[in-house]
Amino acid sequence: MARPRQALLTRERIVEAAAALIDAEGLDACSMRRLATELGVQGPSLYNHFATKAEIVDAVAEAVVAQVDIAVFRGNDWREGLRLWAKSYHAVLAAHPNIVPVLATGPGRRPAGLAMAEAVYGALLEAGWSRARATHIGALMRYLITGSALGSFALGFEADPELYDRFPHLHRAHELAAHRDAVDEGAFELGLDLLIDSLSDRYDQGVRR
Amino acid sequence: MARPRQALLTRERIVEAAAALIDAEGLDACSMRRLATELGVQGPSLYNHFATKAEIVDAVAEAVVAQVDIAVFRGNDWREGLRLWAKSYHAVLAAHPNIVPVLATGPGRRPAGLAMAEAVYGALLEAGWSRARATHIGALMRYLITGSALGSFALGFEADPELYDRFPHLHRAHELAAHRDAVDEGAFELGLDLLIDSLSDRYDQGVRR
DNA sequence: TGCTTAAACTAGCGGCGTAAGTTTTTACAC
DNA sequence: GTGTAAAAACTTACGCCGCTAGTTTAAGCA
Repeated sequence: MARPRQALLTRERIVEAAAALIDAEGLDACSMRRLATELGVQGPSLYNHFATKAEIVDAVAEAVVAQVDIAVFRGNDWREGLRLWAKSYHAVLAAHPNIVPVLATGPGRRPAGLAMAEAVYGALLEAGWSRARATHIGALMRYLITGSALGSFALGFEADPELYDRFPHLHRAHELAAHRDAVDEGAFELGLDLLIDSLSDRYDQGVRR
Repeated sequence: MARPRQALLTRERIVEAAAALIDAEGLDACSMRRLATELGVQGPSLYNHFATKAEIVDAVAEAVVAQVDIAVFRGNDWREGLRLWAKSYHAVLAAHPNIVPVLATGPGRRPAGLAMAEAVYGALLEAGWSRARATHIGALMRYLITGSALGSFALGFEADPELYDRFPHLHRAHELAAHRDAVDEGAFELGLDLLIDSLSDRYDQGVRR
């Protein structure tokens, strides 16, 4: 087959397929050859539409971030805006956990990521926070949101119950595997409450930098 | 060369070399062949000492986590223990940033990781926090520490200043690249203060679950 | 002394990202 | 209309990767 009458691939179709593959089978499963197979095409054909694999994965991350609701900053107090944004972000990541490692290592330089940073940063500046603090608060929220989405805490407590005999407090902790989602969910909720409440206190006391 | 009179490799030497290689050139540079070369040996020889590459990387992560000071929980108030532990953990990760992605996706099942979890969890339980809350607080601290260590916030703001014209608040934010370490440092410090202060408030009010 | 095991080796498999060059089709300029 | 350039698929192949299998030789022990 040479060039077909109707193009088999578009950037959109590639990103959609990559997102579906990553969601279904994880980042590792998303190789160029495998992705191409999924699209009924040979591996290198993808390079007619993207320069590198990283660009494809970036585009998937971008599409995920674009789903986060940043309109919540308009018409809401900064506290409420921050809370609603965080919950939306959290929900989006929960729906696409396999892409989280990509997001956790940087917001990327792409429109949706920048638009989100802009929205958060702008809302905090408008509320009266200093540039430095606005930056810190934004970063902090990211740590909380991506951290809990990585499912990091309980991930390790799955096997080898014997090992826990040496760690009395953790003795029952291996049960965590059963509700690790609940742990990350609880930690996220607690973190959100603690951070926003204490920021709110500082703000009300006039400490905004 | 067959079996040498004096063994060329030990698990210790391999882990040391892997840690050095990861510190110096990053995770990607640490391939089995490259690591073997670094040790003056052929690639597959490593499999006489480790079953998989993942085991080697795990061992490096383990060695890093083992450097965190968990003795701070003994003889200190839970607040102070938590703060000192977090700072120690933070400092260790800052010294070995390239291994952080491995740590961020799970504490692992290895002794140092478990010992650390045990120390944090135990200290919080002893202070009177409920099992659930102790778990949440531990997870939360991890999000903050690993998140700031991933250098995630400012990582993307490096190139293409023109792009920022569309995002007024971020217009000057591309300067962030210059002090991104300072951003992550500031966010970490702020997060630590906010979390511990607000937990302390709740604790003093008798809200411990 | 002989046997088992340990620790190096070489060779090679299948997979990876990607580069290079080929073929055919489409789209457009003259 | 026709010629040309670009686009979009293809095939082939390079140099990595993690890892397996089988070989060789030395070490350690009965």
